[in-house]
Amino acid sequence: MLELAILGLLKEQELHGYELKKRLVETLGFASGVSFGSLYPALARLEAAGAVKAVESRVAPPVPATGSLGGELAALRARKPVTRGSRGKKVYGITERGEQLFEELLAAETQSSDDDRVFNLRLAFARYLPPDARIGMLERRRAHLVERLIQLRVRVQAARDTYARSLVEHDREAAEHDLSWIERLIAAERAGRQPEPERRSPTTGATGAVSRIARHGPTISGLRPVHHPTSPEEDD
Amino acid sequence: MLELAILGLLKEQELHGYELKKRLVETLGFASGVSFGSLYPALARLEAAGAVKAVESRVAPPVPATGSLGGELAALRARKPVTRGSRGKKVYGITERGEQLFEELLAAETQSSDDDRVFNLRLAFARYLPPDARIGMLERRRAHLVERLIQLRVRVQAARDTYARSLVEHDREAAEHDLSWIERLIAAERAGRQPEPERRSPTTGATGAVSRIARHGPTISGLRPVHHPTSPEEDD
DNA sequence: AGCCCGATATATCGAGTCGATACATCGATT
DNA sequence: AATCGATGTATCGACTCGATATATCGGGCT
Repeated sequence: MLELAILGLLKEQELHGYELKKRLVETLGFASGVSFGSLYPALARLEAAGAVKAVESRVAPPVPATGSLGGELAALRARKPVTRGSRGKKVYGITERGEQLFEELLAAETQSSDDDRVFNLRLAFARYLPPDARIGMLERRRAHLVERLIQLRVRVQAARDTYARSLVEHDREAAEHDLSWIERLIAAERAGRQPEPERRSPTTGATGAVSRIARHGPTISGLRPVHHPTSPEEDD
Repeated sequence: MLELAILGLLKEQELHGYELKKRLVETLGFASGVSFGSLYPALARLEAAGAVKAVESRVAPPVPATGSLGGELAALRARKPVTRGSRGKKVYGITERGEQLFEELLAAETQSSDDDRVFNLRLAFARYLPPDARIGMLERRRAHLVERLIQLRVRVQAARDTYARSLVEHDREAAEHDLSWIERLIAAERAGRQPEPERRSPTTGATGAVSRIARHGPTISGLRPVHHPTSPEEDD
């Protein structure tokens, strides 16, 4: 899951850990943005597997200005061992093996606990999938949502407490919304192409022509952002 | 988080681990229902802390059939859907200390990663909170959602890929839905009482009179069910 | 009768994640 | 020049997950 996200981001551009973390929050929708305690070990695993490699970034060689005076001092300070502390960002790039691993992870049909997060992540990288795989993924998601909706319906009946009922009903509504969204995506995929810029359906929440199963759609999203007002800084 | 859920369930009824797990999925909305690898250690921690204690529930009392009127034949034919294998179950009950701990956990103002799940959990137990604490909780949630919506707005702008954009816009819509829901809960709480049985707003998704901030609400739910068609069995 | 199967039930293990923290450097403000 | 906050890499302890081990019960099968 984290591996897939990392590889997907590195596919587009070489990045170092800190920047990677920011992108996980900003461009993918990682809630509360993955901790360093997960990210760095994950990068280490990927590196050990040969999926990514550290591209010597040689942070701003010996000072941009005056190649002489300032540079010498800077060089002295900067030669610290790369093992601990010391600056010198480790910029990672994806390898041939990494591209391969990405394909595998993207196409896999997991059914883990955080299904929602994984689905959203895959959808974010859907452009790398062949059209039929895309539809397969969406259909599986749809089936999952239908299943979930059925369970939510049961829970709505069972809820005795006022708050619990309100909560479950809200979840059910969110689920219906999710399902109709997925069905719109599937329809768009089967038809020509482009899912259309998300227009409100003409009537209301009825999903219109999609299928009456849309009347019961469970689930929610899974990926969501958290604050983090970082400026899109250039590295170095 | 798990502790809060366990204590909340044990407050209502004594339960053993296996049953507890089922309830976490069925009555609280625990997605993919907490693994035993989390549940049993959590119970052990709570027991060590004196918050719960095992109530020895000796093996099933001898013969359920004879005790009741004309039940012998009926019991034989009826496959006994109740009274399942009563092995050496450890039935847990909440203690005085546990009630205390429950109050603390419920009232705490965390800000962890899985904010959504924790909020939903707390809301499910909102009946145990005094009215003002309830409103405080809802207001904090609202603030959180507003913040998130702002971030989602930014992300919608930044999304270049078709799929990514569709995903973010869907998240934004779900967030708006969430926010208007919370605002309805707050309004209901401030007014007399009872949040009203979740009626569709008159127009569409406009949220109506709540507040124009509702036009941007991020997030999703967090708690959701997974299948699991278990029968509501009685214990011993 | 015997025997295996699936549900019930408790428990542990390895791997992965989180939140906190340590350590270090850079760029601003003061 | 000194402090402060952002940037940056890395590790630690506590916790969770998914898989697995173990055991008992109720029934179905031949």
